[in-house]
Parts: sequence; C-alpha cells; structure tokens
Amino acid sequence: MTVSEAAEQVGLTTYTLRWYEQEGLVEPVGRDSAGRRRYTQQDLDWLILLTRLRRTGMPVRDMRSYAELARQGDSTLGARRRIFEAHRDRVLSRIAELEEDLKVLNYKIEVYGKMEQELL
Amino acid sequence: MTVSEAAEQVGLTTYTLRWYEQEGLVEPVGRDSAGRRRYTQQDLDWLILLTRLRRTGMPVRDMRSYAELARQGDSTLGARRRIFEAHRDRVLSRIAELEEDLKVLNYKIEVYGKMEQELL
DNA sequence: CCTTGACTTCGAGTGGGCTCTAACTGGAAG
DNA sequence: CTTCCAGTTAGAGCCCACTCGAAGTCAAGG
Repeated sequence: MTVSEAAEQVGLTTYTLRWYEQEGLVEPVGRDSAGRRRYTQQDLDWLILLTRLRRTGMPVRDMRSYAELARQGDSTLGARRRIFEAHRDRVLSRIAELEEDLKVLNYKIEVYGKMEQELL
Repeated sequence: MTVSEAAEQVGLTTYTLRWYEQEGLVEPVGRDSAGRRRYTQQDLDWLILLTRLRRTGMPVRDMRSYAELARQGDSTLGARRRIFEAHRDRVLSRIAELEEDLKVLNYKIEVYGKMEQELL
C-alpha cells in the first residue's frame, strides 16, 4: 500500500504520515525498489491506534513515548498498560466535562427559544 | 474586581483576559480612575460562558462571531440559538467519538493485562 | 518622598501539530 | 524517448491560542 492509499485509509494526509515517521511515532516503513514507502496491514493498524490516541487528546510527545515502549517489546507491557489506564481516566474526565458543558448549552438554547417567543 | 481576581475566578490568565478583550470576544471592560480594568459580575458570567464554548472546542473565530451577534441585541437571538444548536451537535458527536475511542482503550488495557498474566 | 507591586499598552515570541515548497527521482503510458 | 505522475528529502512556513517582555503609570504603605 502506498503512502497516499495509507493516508486515505487512516484519515491523515501523506504529509502527516511522513511526519509521524520522522517524529518516531511510527517505525521506518518498508520501501520498494524505488525507495517508496509500502505500508503493511500492521503499519495501518498501528496508525489507526495512533489516530485514536491523538484525537482523544494525547499529545504527540506522549505518543512517541508510547511508541518507544512498544518497540522495546514485552518487557514494557505493564508500562504501556499504565499509560492507557491513565489516558482512559483523562478521556473519562473529558467526557464528563463535555457533558457538563452540554447542559449549559441546552439551557442556553432553551432560554433563547423562550426569548424568541416573547418577542413575537 | 481586578483583572487578576477575574482571571482566578474564570480560570484564565490575565494575559488571556486582556487578549480576549483585544480580540473582541469581550466588550471593553470598565476602568477605574487609574485606567485599570474593573470586572463586574456580568463580565464574569460572560467570560465563564466563553470558557465553556472554548473548552467544548469552539474556535476563537466563532466565539468572536457569536460575541458580535450578542452585541447587536435581541434581533440576533435566532442566529445565536442556531449557533448553539449547531455547536451542541458537534459536542454530541465529539462525545460519541470519545466513547468509541474509550472502548478501544479499554480493550487494549484488557489485552495488555492478559499478556502480562501469560508472561508470568 | 520613595519603594513596591499590580496594573497599563504594544508588539514580539512560543509550542503544538501539522502543511507545504523546492528540487529531485523512478517507473509507467503513449 | 518523452511526458507525466506519484513518490522522495530537507527545511521552511503556517495557524491557532495564547504567553511574555519591555517600558511605563499609578496609588498605597512605610
């Protein structure tokens, strides 16, 4: 799979894919005879995991640490589990926060609705 | 209330408070005889609403549009309600997305846990 | 009086996360 | 062959949302 196909699959741009590699979030991707990247299914799976971490708000810095641990093999399983547990807690807090803010949003919408009625 | 007190109340820095004003997110705040900002409760309420919009992911650009509508008075009530409705939908999608990602996180944690067991 | 400290403005600087440009290369289609 | 296209690299640029530094002002405390 070429870089542009991979980009489409995971929902990132080719720029970002190359940049992730350069930043050490992704192992150097295999190349064909002409030096072009060829992505395997494993590469894609890893990238999809990264995009999930990313959009749940994990900083690239932390994703890099996680990637480094993953490269070191099974001895870092515990550390990686703990990273995920901590991150899960942050995501839970974030969801709770969003739900709080949602209440205010709904309240505001209601108030605006009522005010519009009264103006008629 | 001074700028630093207001900052503490709403959870922003004094820098940010002045910048929000400069960016038109906040009406020019009243001044005392020495030209120092004095925040009223209304100012605070508005800032607190802004922080909610901000942390639910509304870009500053959109917050400015909203602030401009608010300044124009009751004739823009409908427009403001629609902005909030659209934003609420985005927040709902965001929560749904986070919950999806949470599932993957939990699954990963489980898998790591099992792998750690097997290594013993 | 003088120092201290919180304020003022203006403009520059920072950090994060991409995003793009320039110059080049290799393989495939006509 | 030549043209075209999708890739390659290194490094610069961009956008957003702040964040800070410099230089100055004001008023209260000692």
